[in-house]
Amino acid sequence: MEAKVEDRGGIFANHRQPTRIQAVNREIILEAALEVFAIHGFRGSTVDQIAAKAEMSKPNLLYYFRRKQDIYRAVLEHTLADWLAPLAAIDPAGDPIEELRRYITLKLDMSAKRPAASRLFANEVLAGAPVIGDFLETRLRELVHEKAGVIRRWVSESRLAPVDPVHLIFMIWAATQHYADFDVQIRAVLGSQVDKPGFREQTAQAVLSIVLNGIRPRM
Amino acid sequence: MEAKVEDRGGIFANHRQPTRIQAVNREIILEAALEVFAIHGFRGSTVDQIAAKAEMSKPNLLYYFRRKQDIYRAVLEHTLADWLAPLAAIDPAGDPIEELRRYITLKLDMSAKRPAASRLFANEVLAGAPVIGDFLETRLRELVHEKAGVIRRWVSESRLAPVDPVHLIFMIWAATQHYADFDVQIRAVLGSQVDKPGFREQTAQAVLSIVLNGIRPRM
DNA sequence: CTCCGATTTTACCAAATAGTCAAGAATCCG
DNA sequence: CGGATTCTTGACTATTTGGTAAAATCGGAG
Repeated sequence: MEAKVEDRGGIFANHRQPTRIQAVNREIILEAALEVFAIHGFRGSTVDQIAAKAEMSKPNLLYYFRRKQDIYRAVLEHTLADWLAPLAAIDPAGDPIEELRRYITLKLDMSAKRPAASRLFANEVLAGAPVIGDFLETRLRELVHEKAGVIRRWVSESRLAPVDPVHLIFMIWAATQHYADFDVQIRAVLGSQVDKPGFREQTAQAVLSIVLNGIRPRM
Repeated sequence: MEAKVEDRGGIFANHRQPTRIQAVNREIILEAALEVFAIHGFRGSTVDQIAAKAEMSKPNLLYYFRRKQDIYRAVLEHTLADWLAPLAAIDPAGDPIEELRRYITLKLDMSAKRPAASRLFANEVLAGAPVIGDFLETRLRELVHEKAGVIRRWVSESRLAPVDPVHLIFMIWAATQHYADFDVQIRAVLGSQVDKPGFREQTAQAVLSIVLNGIRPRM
């Protein structure tokens, strides 16, 4: 049979090669949507806002993504892999301190370079993770347990101080994403200092120093 | 003259003693609103949702708070002081490690007992802190700088390892509030374990161990 | 150039939502 | 009790919002 499934459904969710215009406009929409959803979450954002930010009429935007939910899902998928990559990159064969130093640095870099991505996830999780809930319970869970196993081995080999690996991962997420998610608060406290050139290095240095050495004085 | 300013404006924003019914219903509304705003933020929440959760008709709810914004502001004010109290309680005359241990423990307790308050602030800050922006730039900023001064002194007295005090405060906020704000994610990773009796102690132990001692192995 | 599908726009609609109003019900106080 | 006040509700309005329909325009292959 092998029906030639020239399946209807417009340009959406089909297998046709996207035109150049489609590729460009979808990208524009996803960027605009990321900014909007990152600030107000799914329910608090409007299609009009996204259309305005994309400099596109609302019906035109809905030509590329039929429904608000479709945009939201696309933005999340578009960002999820990148966001998780640094954790996946922890090398079981590497030096524990160096691997964690690199992980923390990478996460801080991402918070600085793509804060909207972090805020998007924060909003999604705050709302109860209605869309990425499954992902969290499967792939994220597996990845965390895998890397926790690596850290646990490092501890058992006395290459790290005794520490609960999962809580360590949580703390690294918290500390690094905080700089993206609570940027407004950090700016309120630190002012323009945040935009000075050395700030990111200073932040990385502080976070690394605490996580690696703690704050208890060493004699 | 001394006009008897029996100022109009119903029961709102006036100086009259609230009736018992008013006190009770306002409290019910604030609790319901906290739950709702904590999940979806200001824009993503609806008055109907709040009314439903408060088991009250919408017009009745709006009899107590004329506008959605008024409820939101009231909830924020109602929660702000409590949320900041632990930081204010850090005692410059106390033992540094003990003071910070107590601070972290208190913040973790609040995250566990009043997660909605944490999520409410997270949503507000993610949205750009449109309501509490002023507060952040004044009272919070002052408080942080004051306590940062205390920590800085502790460091200079070698009672703490060298650490940037403001980043230390940020990290403590991040690590503790993470357990409230990202509860769904933590449950996805850890499952029912989160509800077991010892979990809070285990969390506190892990966070304290990392912040106080770091993860670098000590010989 | 010309045609045809791809893209964009104009004009809509229905549902959701914030907020109003006036009348009815409950409560308080003398 | 009885009247004044407080509280509650049903019915309503104006606006916002997600989404649709169809006509107009564009752009690229032949």
